[in-house]
Amino acid sequence: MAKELEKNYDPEAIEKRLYEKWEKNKYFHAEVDREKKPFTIVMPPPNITGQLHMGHALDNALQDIIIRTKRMQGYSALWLPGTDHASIATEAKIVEKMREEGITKEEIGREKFLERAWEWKRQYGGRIVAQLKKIGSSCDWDRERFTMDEGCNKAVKEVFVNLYKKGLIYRGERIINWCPHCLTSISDAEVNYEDQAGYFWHLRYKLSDGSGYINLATTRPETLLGDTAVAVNPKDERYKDFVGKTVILPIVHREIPIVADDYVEMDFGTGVVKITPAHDPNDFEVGLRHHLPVVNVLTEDAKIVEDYPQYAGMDRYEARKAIVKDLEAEGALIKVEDYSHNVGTCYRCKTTVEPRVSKQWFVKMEDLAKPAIEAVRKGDTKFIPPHFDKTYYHWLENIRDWCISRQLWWGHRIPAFYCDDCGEMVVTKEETCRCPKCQKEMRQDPDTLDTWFSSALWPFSTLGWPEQTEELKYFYPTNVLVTGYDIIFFWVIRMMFSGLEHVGEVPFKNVFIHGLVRDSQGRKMSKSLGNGIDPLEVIEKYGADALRFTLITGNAPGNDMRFYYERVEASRNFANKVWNASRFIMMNMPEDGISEVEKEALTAADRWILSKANKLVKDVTDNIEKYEIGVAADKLYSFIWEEFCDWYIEMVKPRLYSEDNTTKAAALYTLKTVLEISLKLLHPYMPFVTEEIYCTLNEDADTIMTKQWPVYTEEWNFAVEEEAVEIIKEAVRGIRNVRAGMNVPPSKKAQVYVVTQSEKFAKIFEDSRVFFQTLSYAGEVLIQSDKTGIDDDAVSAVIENATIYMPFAELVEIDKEIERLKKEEERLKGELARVDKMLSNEKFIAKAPQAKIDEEKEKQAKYAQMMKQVQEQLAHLQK
RNA sequence: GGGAUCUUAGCUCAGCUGGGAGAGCAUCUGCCUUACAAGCAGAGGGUCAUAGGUUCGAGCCCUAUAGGUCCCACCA
Repeated sequence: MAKELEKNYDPEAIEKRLYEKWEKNKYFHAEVDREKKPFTIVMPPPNITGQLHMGHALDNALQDIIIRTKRMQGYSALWLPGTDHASIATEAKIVEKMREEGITKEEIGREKFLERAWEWKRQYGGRIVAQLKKIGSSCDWDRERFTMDEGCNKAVKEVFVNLYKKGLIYRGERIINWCPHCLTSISDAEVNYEDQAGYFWHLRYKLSDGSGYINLATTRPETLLGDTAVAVNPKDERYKDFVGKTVILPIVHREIPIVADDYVEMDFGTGVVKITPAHDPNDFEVGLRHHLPVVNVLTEDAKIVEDYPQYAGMDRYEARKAIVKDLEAEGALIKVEDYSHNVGTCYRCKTTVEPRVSKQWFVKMEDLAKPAIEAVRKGDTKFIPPHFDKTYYHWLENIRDWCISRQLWWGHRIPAFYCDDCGEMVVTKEETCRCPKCQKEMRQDPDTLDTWFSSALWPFSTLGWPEQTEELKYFYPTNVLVTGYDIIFFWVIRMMFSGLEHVGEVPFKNVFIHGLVRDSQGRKMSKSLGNGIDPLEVIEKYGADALRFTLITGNAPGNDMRFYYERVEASRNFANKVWNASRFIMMNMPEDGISEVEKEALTAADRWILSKANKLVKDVTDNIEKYEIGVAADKLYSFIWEEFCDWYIEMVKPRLYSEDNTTKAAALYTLKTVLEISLKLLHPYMPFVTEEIYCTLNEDADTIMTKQWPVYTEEWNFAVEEEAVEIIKEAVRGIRNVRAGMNVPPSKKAQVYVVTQSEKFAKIFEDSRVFFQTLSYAGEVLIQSDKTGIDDDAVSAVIENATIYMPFAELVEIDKEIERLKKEEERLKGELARVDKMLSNEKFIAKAPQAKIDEEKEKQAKYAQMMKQVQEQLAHLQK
């Protein structure tokens, strides 16, 4: 016994130590190396405000599996990590904290606020990084970036100025989505629509000329204060004579026109719409078409402005109540209906968004979107699974201009300067600016940019752009972006058009999309539900390897998955299985280690498992290459557990336990070889346990993570032995089956007679006698060509070309045995019927590929043969 | 309103370009067999949502229907 492992795998005991070793030795670091091919992943940067959740764990486990594989395959594999400043989320948190202290950001001013924000970043930005390390992420921490670091800021300015010069960034007064809680504009993508129960208030507006009324309905009566028209459809016969007239707006008693506009649906409501250009995006458009005034009635925090003294200072909902009451008093309210409608909410704080007219910066999207669509059409970038390209196209084809300015302090400040004297505006990368006209010091735009503006540049700003660095030339475009489907439109499309526009190449060749991690009941994990499972807790209890394995198995790419502890346990058990198999091998390792053996010295069993392992190498490598991460994991799981542990290790035991067995060296060599292949293939999935085992097994090895990835070789493809061992396995299964059916305990050994007329089969059993005997709980194995010496009432198991007999004299109940054989006969009959039907179908013979026909013919012969044996035995027993 | 996706064993899900239905968990029956009871050996359990179609052959491709989930959309 050379080395020993503990009986059970204890992840907690090794994970921290191993990660520190990896980091210290810089195994994660990637350099520009022209001798090697690059492989690059940039990590979707988690928010500095965030805590690690299951989504991060999944996302990073996938990236880590890919990058570890590529590293072992000899690529210069760069996984570039970083964090996102998350302007709106972070600023909200800081403001909230200050509120608790009783201070506002206005009180302390911009500079002091930013100091606090940076302090916050220093304090919490590291937390998520530490958590990412816990799951084993092998990122190049030397290259860690932050979306607001100096390099990113440089890239942001460069992009802003370039786009401005090209006319793709403009400033304008538009109706935008405004969050009255966060007090900033937000982009279309940042608005979530949800159905809310509300009311439909039916109102009556008097015509100014006293000739009658016009009825309309609204969900937002309070905006009536800002109505500047009433609209009908030009084709609507009912209102033909009304167009051009005016109505008196209730409450404010302002005279406003009735206009005709196609926007109005005739068959919805009364076919009349009140137009409030300042507070509804559609009304704004109508207003532009009809040159209507824009009357703003709400403050930034959604309270009624001072122009309306009776409502001034009320928030929009209070005002709604008050106005409805007043409308009723005035006789302008006809009726109220329940009504459910779609309301836009802020994706950060859930507050109902208020459309608001204001001066903002926009990116003109049309010209940018086209090449991004084209790149995916051409296949320069591929989605995995492919159907996500539809989401991508749909979004880009319907995209509107992107509002990028935010009324926040934490973020990249807009590089535009204004002259208070002459109104001149300059967009520049410089820190300060003098007015080119009047030489006066100019004032920088107080606003900052949408967080996603800097995230959009992430794949190249992190590699040094706008400088043409070696890194950029070597590592860009990146190979794959791993992310959830929920941010395709936030982020993926913006990186795509940014990469194409500024670097001239797609930012990534593949976009590997995964789903959401849900709770055991399929609900989204959320703070409000309190159903979130903390990945760190799972790691503490079961280990990072078990968590990783759980997250990437049992679901297909792009699909959501449910997380429950039974699955983590299964993964943990698998890690323990690997641990114990290794422990077994090490226990049997001679003092002087295990040495190479000649190929000729290998037995059938050795060749069988080596051949299987060789095929596994090919499969796993191919699957990972195609991003079939979970499929590869399943194959590893069943190979290691079933083929290697349950079969091969059991086969080999008698050879190890006998000191003078001449094939012991071959067994040991095979055990070690197969274990090492398994460990290497498993390492990307379970980095910790594989590292610990590998380094214990090979004392002089410093790590498994930089070892050469196994390669498939035709030389280790042993078809003959594979077939032979499969036959033995079938015989063993048959025997175990019979024994289990009769409740014979393993301790009760029986003689096993293998009766076969086939010399080939006789030899197969002869060659495998050693392990066939133990696996089939045989006291003795006799291989013969007839039934000489076998009890008449021995039970039997039929396989192709052989019948196996076990005399269990006192245990056998003839009736039961006959019943069992009849069942087997039935089964074979069924199989034969199926094959016969297929082969007697002329069309099948004419059209099916020859290989398929041959395959079926072989089966036919096999079943016929087995049927014959079963029937012989039945006839014998029934005699 | 548009789009995507799902419907397979009691539960949760795999099933790659069409060629005899799989896994994990759960259930049942035996086993403490000197790596592992976080284990070993076995068993039961499925009209692959429904109806058509294409094909020699369909869980897989096409069409329709039903139900679920998600995304997008300006109907006041």
